[in-house]
Amino acid sequence: MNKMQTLSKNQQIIFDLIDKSSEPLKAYSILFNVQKKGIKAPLQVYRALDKLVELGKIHKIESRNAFIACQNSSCQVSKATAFSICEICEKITEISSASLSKYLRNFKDKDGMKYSKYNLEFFGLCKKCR
Amino acid sequence: MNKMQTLSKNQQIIFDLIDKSSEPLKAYSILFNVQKKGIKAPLQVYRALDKLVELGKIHKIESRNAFIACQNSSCQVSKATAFSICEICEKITEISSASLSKYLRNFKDKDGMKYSKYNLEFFGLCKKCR
DNA sequence: ATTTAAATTGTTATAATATAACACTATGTA
DNA sequence: TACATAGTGTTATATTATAACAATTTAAAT
Repeated sequence: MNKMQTLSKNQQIIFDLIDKSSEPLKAYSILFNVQKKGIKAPLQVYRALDKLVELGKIHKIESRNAFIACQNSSCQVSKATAFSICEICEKITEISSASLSKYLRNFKDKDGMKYSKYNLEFFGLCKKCR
Repeated sequence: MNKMQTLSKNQQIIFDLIDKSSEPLKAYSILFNVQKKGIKAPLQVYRALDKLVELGKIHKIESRNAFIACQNSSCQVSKATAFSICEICEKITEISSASLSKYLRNFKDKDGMKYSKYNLEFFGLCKKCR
């Protein structure tokens, strides 16, 4: 269904780094890690990040200014995201819950308005840290 | 019930500014606006902001790096927030929905974990901008 | 194949957001 | 009074992000 999107060189380098990372990465940490691949300036990183977010390949964890690869194999263009964040170890997990996304998609505010785009960040302690 | 919290001088100055503002304010905009009151350095602003957030008097809109006074008169210490954000005019409104907060408080992730703390930001177009 | 538009890249400089470290002062309470 | 805690003031610096401009690559359409 979804058209295959070919990533550009920088986009691919940066996506690969984020995708293989076990934790969300920050922009300047990404920059540091891809300098050996010829990406030298912050803007090169931010441009790739912007595009990857737009494509739904990665998500930005707003409260942490960090980026994580999309865990929903199906979501090429995801504008409706939910995460759990451990306040001790900073482990971050994308939540894929059909009922949650259904509830939020159908939620109406007091003006009767619905929203197809949202970002939800839950905070607590992960299994290990409890 | 809730113990009255007396704000310090800087906290009160900064809270008053945010509270009377019709839109979320950014830290350096706040700094600029309180310089005539003797608050000269970013750190003075950020310290007051941190405390006000901790007290639930204001909330941070993470996707905008901006601060808004709490609209829920009752919520002295609110760690469970929801906002709607207009992507055109940037109008931001705090959502107070008992059913939404109930749903999210009771939401269990796939490990069965519940979260009393969360931040939800809905994006769309406000009435005027539609 | 050649043209053209759109996307991407490279680069320098700078803007905007946020915290570290240290010294000092005020406030509440034992 | 003295003690602990919270708040203040200050300088410096760290971190996150974008502006502006020129060049190159890519895709697609003649």
